[in-house]
Amino acid sequence: MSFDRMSQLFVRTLRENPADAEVPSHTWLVRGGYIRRAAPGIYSWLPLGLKVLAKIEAIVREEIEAIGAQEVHFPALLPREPYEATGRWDDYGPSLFRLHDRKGGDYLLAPTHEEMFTLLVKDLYSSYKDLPLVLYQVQTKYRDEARPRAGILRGREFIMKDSYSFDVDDEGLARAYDRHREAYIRIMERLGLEFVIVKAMSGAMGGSLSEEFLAIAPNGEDTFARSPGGYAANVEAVTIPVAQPVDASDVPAPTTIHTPGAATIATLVDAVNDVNPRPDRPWSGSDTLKNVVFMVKSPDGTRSPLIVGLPGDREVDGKRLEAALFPDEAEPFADADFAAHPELVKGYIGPVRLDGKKAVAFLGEKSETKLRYLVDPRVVEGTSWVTGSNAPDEHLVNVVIGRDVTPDGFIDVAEIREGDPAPDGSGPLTLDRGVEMGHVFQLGKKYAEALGLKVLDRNGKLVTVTMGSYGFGVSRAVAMVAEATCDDRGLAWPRQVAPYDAIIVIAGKGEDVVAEATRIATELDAAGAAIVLDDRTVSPGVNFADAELIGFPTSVIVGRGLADGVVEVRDRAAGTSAHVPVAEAVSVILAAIHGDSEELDLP
RNA sequence: CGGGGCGUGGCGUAGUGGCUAGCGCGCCUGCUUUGGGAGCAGGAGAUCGCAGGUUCGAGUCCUGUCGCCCCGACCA
Repeated sequence: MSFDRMSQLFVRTLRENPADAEVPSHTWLVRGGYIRRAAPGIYSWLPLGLKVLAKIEAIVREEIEAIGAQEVHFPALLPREPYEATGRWDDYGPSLFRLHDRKGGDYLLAPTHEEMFTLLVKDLYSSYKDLPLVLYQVQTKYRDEARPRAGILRGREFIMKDSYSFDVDDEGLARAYDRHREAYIRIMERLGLEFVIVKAMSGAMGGSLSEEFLAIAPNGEDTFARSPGGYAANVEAVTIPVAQPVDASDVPAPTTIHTPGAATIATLVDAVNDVNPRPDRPWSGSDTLKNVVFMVKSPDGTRSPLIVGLPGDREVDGKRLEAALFPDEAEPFADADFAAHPELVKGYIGPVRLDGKKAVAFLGEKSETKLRYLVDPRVVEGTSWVTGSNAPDEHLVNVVIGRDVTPDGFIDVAEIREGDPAPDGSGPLTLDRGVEMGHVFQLGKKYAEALGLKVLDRNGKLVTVTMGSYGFGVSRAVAMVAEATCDDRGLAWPRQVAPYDAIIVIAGKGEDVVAEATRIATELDAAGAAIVLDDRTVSPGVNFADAELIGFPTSVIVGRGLADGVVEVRDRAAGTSAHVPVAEAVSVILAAIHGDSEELDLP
């Protein structure tokens, strides 16, 4: 082994920001010569990038093997059949890269490998005595994302560590799940990422308990909610408890108010304050019941309208709606849909119609329209609302849930807002953004059942194996660590993932400078450090700027200080610098590399 | 898929229908320079995304098309 020379290293740093890079990690990884774009969402790894990737992989492997997982490796190119058996050939939809071989057979580039792991274990194991078992791989995954973005943070090709646990019973699964959870905590800590573990939705994966490891980052795509009392959940997974029923015995019967042109909540509030003011306080958006119509499409293609009733000051959160309806999908109620349902008057939809003085349930159970009507958990029995009357330019006041109308049930899809109470009573929620680094699932028996993975238990009876699935985004971690540590001069890798431990800069042309720098590099290399010697004959500014851009944790500048018998040692992350006697240089640098010393002192 | 924007040497960009498409960075040659992205001189490198149209004349205007980027609905 020997140190590398900057003049020979396959790196070209860019002086300007690439035009297509938006997030800092993308900008710096491209400018620093770590990655190059090959196609949208698909990147090539250059030597520096590969080194960081390998370091992160090593950390992930260590921690996952520490909980007893054994590594295997499946093809990325797989036949259709196993995915057909579990229904995912269809469920994955357009996100799946599909291709054909020369005989016309269907293949796919695997987005994840539950099926293959399940089949492998089925192939080889058949007794409870063989379990528990945990297998994993580090593999390239393919997902034809609707919109790849942010460079390597969200690509269409990415590297994931995925592991799978196999157990005979729920206790075993819970144990495997907890151990993965602990391993992921250690991985996140070793990567130096600030993170939060949030409750998540299971989505297309199926299964029950599921948590996400989110690296906290303003550029993150996931929004999560947390409370001072320790509650944390992805916004899709926040569940608002159904409120207690309210006594409505003194609420008068519904009456019509004239509200021409008040087809929005804002105009409705103005109108009702004008026409029918409250004695105690002005009406507000939260007094109104907004009814939003969607066209719900089920997997078998049937479409039916769904009306969601929620307080007028809330919007329906698309992500939460998607999660709540899965596997059905919601589409906006188009003009053509309104035309097909003339009973729904756009802007004036409500659960009740007034027939003379008599309130008639219009939506929900025992309604006239037979349209499905689900309401927000805040819209409980006894609450009284201002809402649409199903006639143009008219609304109703004093519509009471349970008295005038009985909805078909609850649906919890209203937006979560900063300051909303946490569902578990642990305080007001705050919203932050994060990047999903890992996801742990208790899959249960979905895959084992679909693929027939059973073992004999101690009584000689066949039991279906229960599984867990645990993903960690390895290539994403490269970007996330870069994102979390970079500054306005470039990357600043933490030592445990840096491509090199140190760069030795030859800042001068004297023979003694070259000789001394080479000696230091040689000795550090001999001591096991990964070193690059910057032997390029360029202006020192270029050396320094590149060292900072590429993000070597430690730079050693050998140059004019040599006349005084010192070299300069810089710490990239801390931004500190110290002059060190030449004779002590190697030991001081080794101490810095191995973390035995605190930050280097400024001279 | 909806909305917005952009396609001009390797990268970043300028370019009022009018002469030979300009600049910075990078690259090559020579000399000088060496502690914060050097200086001088010379040089290579572009059918202006593609196709069609309008025009005496198109990088510039029109139509189509392809691609990319950004914002929203999906996910490690």
